[in-house]
Amino acid sequence: MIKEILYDREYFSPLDTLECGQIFRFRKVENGFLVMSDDRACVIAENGENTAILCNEGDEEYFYDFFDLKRDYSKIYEKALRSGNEFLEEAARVGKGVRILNQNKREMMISFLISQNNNIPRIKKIIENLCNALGEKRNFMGYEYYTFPKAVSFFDKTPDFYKGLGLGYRSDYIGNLKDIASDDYMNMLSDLSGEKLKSELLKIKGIGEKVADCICLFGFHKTDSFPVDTWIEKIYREDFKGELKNRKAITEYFVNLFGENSGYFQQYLFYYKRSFEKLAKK
DNA sequence: TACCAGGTCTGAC
DNA sequence: GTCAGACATGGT
Repeated sequence: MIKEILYDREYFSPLDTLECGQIFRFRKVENGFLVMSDDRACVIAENGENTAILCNEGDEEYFYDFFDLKRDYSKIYEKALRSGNEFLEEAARVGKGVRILNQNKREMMISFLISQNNNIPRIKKIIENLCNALGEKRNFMGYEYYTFPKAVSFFDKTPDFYKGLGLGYRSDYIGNLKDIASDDYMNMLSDLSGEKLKSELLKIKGIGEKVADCICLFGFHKTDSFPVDTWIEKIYREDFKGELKNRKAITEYFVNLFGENSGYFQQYLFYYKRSFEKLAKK
């Protein structure tokens, strides 16, 4: 039985929410997008004044939470518009339909470990390879997909296995992660405050400042996180006329500026800059 | 062809 | 503590 959730589209655009760089498992289908999370899938599409979520009966609550539908984004948007920074204001207008998803924690940890020094199309492909190899084959509304692998699926794999999937030098990091991405470990992380969570993540080989910020923001919804990658560094330099070189210092600069809204604003900025550059190349 | 991508680790200073 | 160089691989 397929269920439908309707939600006002003003602050929930399928395209903005999926293309802003926070999620790697989705694909265009007829009339909308197939979105995968952990072992589930749904289809989201624009439907008049609403965005419609189609999911299996029993998954309604999961996806209601996944798309962060309990939160009032008008307040976040209004704050961005009143920030006094023209670039952010324009970015917010363009990305008005962005929401920060509540994604599976293990999936985020592994996905962003793969993301380092890599581009989004290839990150998507590697994660798809990983799911095809270790996940379970499923079907939703006639669309075939693979679930994100369970922790136990990683336990007996060697770095060579991951190299075969295209992970390159990151294979050693995933190999190192196999014991600690267990359910117990992830539950332990869930109980930590933002600061302690980040310092715990930084103990893991392959996770540095930026990836830790991404996991905090996209896996644990710590919205006082502000990941700084090559794009954000470029925005900082070109659009905020900043002079700091050190990425950690740039993160601190933005968190001081935006506080609890750092993560939301970061997504507006990232999405806007990348869309702009894509258009410029065409 | 070279440079770049949602960076991090290592060893030298 | 800071910094250059290495690191796999495919997109553009």
